[in-house]
Amino acid sequence: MSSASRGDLTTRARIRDGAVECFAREGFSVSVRTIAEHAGISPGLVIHHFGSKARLREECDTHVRGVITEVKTQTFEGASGTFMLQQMAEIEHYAPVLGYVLRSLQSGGALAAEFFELMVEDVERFMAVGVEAGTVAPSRDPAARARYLTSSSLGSLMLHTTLHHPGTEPDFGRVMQEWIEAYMLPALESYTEPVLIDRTLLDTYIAHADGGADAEGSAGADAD
Amino acid sequence: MSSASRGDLTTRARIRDGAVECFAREGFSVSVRTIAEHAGISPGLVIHHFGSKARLREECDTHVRGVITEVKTQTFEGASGTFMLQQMAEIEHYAPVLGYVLRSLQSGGALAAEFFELMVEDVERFMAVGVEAGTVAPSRDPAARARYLTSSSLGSLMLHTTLHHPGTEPDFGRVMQEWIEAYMLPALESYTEPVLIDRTLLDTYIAHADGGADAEGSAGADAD
DNA sequence: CGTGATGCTGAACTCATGTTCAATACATTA
DNA sequence: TAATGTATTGAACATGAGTTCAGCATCACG
Repeated sequence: MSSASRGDLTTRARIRDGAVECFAREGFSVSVRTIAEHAGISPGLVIHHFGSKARLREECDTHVRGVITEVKTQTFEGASGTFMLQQMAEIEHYAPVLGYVLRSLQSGGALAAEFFELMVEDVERFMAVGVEAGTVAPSRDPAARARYLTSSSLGSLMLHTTLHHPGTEPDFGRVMQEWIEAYMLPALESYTEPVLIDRTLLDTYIAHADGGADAEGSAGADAD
Repeated sequence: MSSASRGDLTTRARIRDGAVECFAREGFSVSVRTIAEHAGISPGLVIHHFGSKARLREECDTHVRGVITEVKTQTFEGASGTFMLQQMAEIEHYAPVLGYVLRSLQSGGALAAEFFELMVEDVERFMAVGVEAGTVAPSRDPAARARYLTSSSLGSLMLHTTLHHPGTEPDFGRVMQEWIEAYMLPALESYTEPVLIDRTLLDTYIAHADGGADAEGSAGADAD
């Protein structure tokens, strides 16, 4: 917050911040009038400053993008993505940004894809550290595993949000809390003690994939 | 016309089926005019038959609900939910229904919650069979594990859909194919060979949960 | 044949939305 | 002080949405 100078806290920025909040709370179909009312101004002024609702949306995207990278650099570099999410949810100030990202993830779009890739990178790095330390098992395809883990947890969080808090603004801190409470134990259990005792499925798939699939897998990491 | 000329294949049903298709392809914000055009009729007739767009939507929900239960009873009872999804995606005829369910899952609502619960039940039963057969490890909380597995895979599928096929109609067969190709290996690997070698996380969480699970969950906000 | 009921249309109505625009208030400066 | 440019408003416009309605067509039934 302190990094953004007071020169940025102009009306434009106030509208932008309010818009991020509205988008997070009511989704991207929120009306310009609602955004204007939330900022205590007239609808016309929103257009006067941003040209159109679409451009306002773009500006919100870039602003959220900036906040994310800022938080990422502030946070200890080795922290996992989910930890980052948790931390952000706990700090009330970041709730609109987190909500905005969640909405983006639901709607698709450039920001969503970027955010996903960012998290994948984080997870992959985090897992690599774990492998190095001996606490995490190496994978046949670390990149694919990172994507899988990211997609699973993020998708599960999204699903939990839409199913249990439809429509209006969800308290994302509470959503995260509920989500953790519901899934932390089975997740840890599944990741610690193998769910599948029988190796047949895995071996069969590997054999099948070796036969007629791409040989793109970077098997260079840890051939154990 | 084919079989049910007087039975179900009336104009009402034709509109309903077309609406399911439109909802699946363009989302629930698709216009009544589009639905009417898709059925080759006038917009007014849609309202004449269903009263309002909301009631048409409800009727689509119940119809999809019916198709799902029908497929579920037809399919071998022990089949897993994901297998059911795969099977449905492969049969072109069910593509609109699957798309409709996906859209519901993205938007939230009653049908989405019901469908999720249905899949959870299936997964739990399927896992129980596996445990009985000795191919699946037992869980401390089978119900929670079933919810977790369902939420992860379904959420991941949703996320993959929104990220890689935004907006217009995705070919759900292809989406499933891509999704399987991207995540099957790491998923099987993670479920067969434990990701976490170190048991500390699991044991710590269990101890922590046993101690103060009922008291507001994690107290991480204050003590860090 | 006539009568009514139902299926169906096309235009019009209502409403919310994004956007435009002329007019006004304000602030800065010559 | 006068001027000029920016911030801001309130009303109006255009559009697309869901819905209504009066009327035409079609068909069963007496």
